[in-house]
Amino acid sequence: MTAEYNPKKIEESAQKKWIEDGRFEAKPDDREKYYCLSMFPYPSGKLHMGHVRNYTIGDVISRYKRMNNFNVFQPMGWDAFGLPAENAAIANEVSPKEWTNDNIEHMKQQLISLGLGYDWSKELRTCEPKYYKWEQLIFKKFFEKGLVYKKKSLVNWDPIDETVLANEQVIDGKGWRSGAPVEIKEIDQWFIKITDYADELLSSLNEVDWPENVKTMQENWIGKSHGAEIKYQIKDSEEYLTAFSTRPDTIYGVSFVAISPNHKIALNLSEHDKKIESFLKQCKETSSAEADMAKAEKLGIDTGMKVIHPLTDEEIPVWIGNFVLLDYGTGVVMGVPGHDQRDFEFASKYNLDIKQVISSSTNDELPVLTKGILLNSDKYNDLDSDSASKKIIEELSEKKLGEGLIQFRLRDWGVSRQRYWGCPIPVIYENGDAKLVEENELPVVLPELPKDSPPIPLSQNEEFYKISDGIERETDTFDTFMDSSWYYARFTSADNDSEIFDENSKYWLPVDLYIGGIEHAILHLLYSRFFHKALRDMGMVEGNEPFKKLLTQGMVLKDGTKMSKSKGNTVDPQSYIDKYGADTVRLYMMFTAPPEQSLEWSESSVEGASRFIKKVWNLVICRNYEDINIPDNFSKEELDLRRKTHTTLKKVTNDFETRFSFNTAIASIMELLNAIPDDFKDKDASNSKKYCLNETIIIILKTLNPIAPHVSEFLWNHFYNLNAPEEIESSWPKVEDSLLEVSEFELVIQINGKVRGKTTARIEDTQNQIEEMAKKIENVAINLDDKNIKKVIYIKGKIINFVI
RNA sequence: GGGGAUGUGGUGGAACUGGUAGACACGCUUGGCUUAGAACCAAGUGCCGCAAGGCGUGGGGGUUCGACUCCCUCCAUCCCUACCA
Repeated sequence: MTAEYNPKKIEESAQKKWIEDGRFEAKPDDREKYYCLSMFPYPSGKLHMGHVRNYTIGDVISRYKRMNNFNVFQPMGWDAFGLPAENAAIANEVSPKEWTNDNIEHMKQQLISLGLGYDWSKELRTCEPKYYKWEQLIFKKFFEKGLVYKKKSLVNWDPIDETVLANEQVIDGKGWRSGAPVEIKEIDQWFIKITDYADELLSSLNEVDWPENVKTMQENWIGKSHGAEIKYQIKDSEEYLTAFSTRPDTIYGVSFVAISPNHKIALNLSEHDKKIESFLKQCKETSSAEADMAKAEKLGIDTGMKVIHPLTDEEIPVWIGNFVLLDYGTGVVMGVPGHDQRDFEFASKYNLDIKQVISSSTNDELPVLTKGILLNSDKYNDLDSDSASKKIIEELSEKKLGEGLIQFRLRDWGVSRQRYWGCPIPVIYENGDAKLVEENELPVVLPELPKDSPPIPLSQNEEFYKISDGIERETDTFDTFMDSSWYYARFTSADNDSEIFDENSKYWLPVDLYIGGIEHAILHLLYSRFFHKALRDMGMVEGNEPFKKLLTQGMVLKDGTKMSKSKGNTVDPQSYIDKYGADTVRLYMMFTAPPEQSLEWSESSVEGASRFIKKVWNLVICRNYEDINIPDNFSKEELDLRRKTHTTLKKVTNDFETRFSFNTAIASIMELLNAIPDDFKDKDASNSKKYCLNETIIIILKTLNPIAPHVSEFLWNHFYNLNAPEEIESSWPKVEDSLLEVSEFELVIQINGKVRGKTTARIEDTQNQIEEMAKKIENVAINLDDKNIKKVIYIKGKIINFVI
């Protein structure tokens, strides 16, 4: 008589109990704390596979830590502002708020049905005034600290819809809705001086336990480079064009200077020159996204202007180049076609001089991109690049035509968005002067939309922005990266409406483990790190870094590409939860690939996960373990099972603890289950066999608990109620080291690195004994064939290799 | 264009520190159970070959007694590229 495994029933009752007991609600106590955070989702409607994977990883680790007596805090919330809500509002005629909140309610139920152990008492939603009130306060404090300023900056402008478009809304240079060619427009926007922290953002990467690739990506993004600012006097003028270069050693190779199409000189020239005017118009049609710009054909136009080379006094032509960014450096670059790929292509196209000023160690073909020895460089000839750079900077400094400079690739963070569904920027303009809204008047609440209205930007909502004559509110909203840059800290005091961070924050911060998609490796993580440092400097949080350890999980793919609606290759996790239960979906997710790697969705493997759970169910459900005594001694077969049980436990513990390698942990639990001999499962098996099986079942259920918590807890309570009072999640089992010792091993015998035989040997055998034994193996003897043995390599406990 | 990854059977993956390549699972084949099917159980399953044996971790080269692992080079795919989140 075996009861049928019914995941729906088991899971619903377990989830209900967990919530009733408040099992995952965390309070500071004297245990070691563990703040485990998974990146909160954008409430797009329903969970996708990436969420399921991310949150299962976090939950497995949280449950494992809880079993190891950590005080675990695992909260969840919603990154609730953003573009899709506005799109949905237009498409479905619901307000962004309604749409967002409906989605949250649905997705929250999905998270609960996955058995994720969140502390829902700390749930937060970024679109609620009680959250963004504090964000507005932080912005005010940033402003007071001098970290905020306004400047003109470029946006994609849709001339038909008269709106600013996000890069993803620009398709082949056209607005996605209107189809009109997008224009690049310059408007006044709010910026945050993240560059003030550039150096520290770089150096304190040493303090965190993050994957090396993420650290490298951040390093390269911040991009600290040593170089020089070099001033080129404009001919017949007192003015200069200042260019930054990391290669001042190539200064004798400069054959043109290129300025950005948005540089004020270019704009001035276009007023009197039709050709330049039409060129600038053409430039405005290229999307401002970096990837698009890089792919776009490099175009330029000669301004006819000349500048004076600071060392040779030669006249150099000034061009306008569509590849020069105004926002980066000075908006001016010096063109060295002999030693820069892009400049080389540009010069070849427009027949500009290409001079070699650095020797090449390998071949003479230009451009030579490596450093080397200078030539054609007057008195600097024969110096190496580095010392030449130094001396050239000295000369430029003396002439007051340049200076050595450290430059960052990182640019200040533009936080203004001209949209409705976002956090209002708390600024009031009095006759054009910007003033921050007083603290006691926060929050500036996002106005409700008029009934049946599409989401109109705040700039079209006079009721919102007009306070009185000459006094108006700011109508930009914040970039949603602002919302997600500090939520990790707010979780720790999410239920406190009188303080942004409180005593609990001190206890829980920093986040011990942060888990999320690799796609956030740069922007989100960099902004959050910046926020933490700025908040620290304002005395609001402690420590230098928000996230101690980082786990970046790979994408869930189908047919080799990211699941997406546009490709029509999405798989809805809900149907699998409904069909197989949450435990199976969790087990599948953890078994199919290691967390950092991308996971290829496979329908039939889900079936396999379900089968394994049923096997465990069938093993445990029909057992009756009354009256088992501790045996005095064990047979060899019994000891073998006990050894297998404890080596498995050791491996699983190691996989959880040091590698987050859940797929191999699960594989070894499966192996253990397969290793139980049939006669141990007999109803009338001996007491000692039952004892060993008992031990194995305990370890299987315990180690499975973080991954498949519902079924393991159910079976535990069923199986264990007679034997002990312990709750399954109360402790992680201990390895009995004495059971692990082995005296024999399988010796592999190689000849010239090829396997020619295997035999059983004892660990304590000497190399000589091993050699003699190996030579007697038939296939080894045939292959050795009296040949001269040049060398013998013996790796203890593993392998012996004869070199002939 | 720049930056970061990945590449192993029919499939997902394992091999953690340079030491038996393919654990575990899916699929498939055969057999058992069944009126039949599903489910379940047992055995087999990298490729070529009747076999002996040979080949084999994206391609090419190198270091080593020994390379999925280290080095060089090429190719393919994926992610990020500052207004998707």
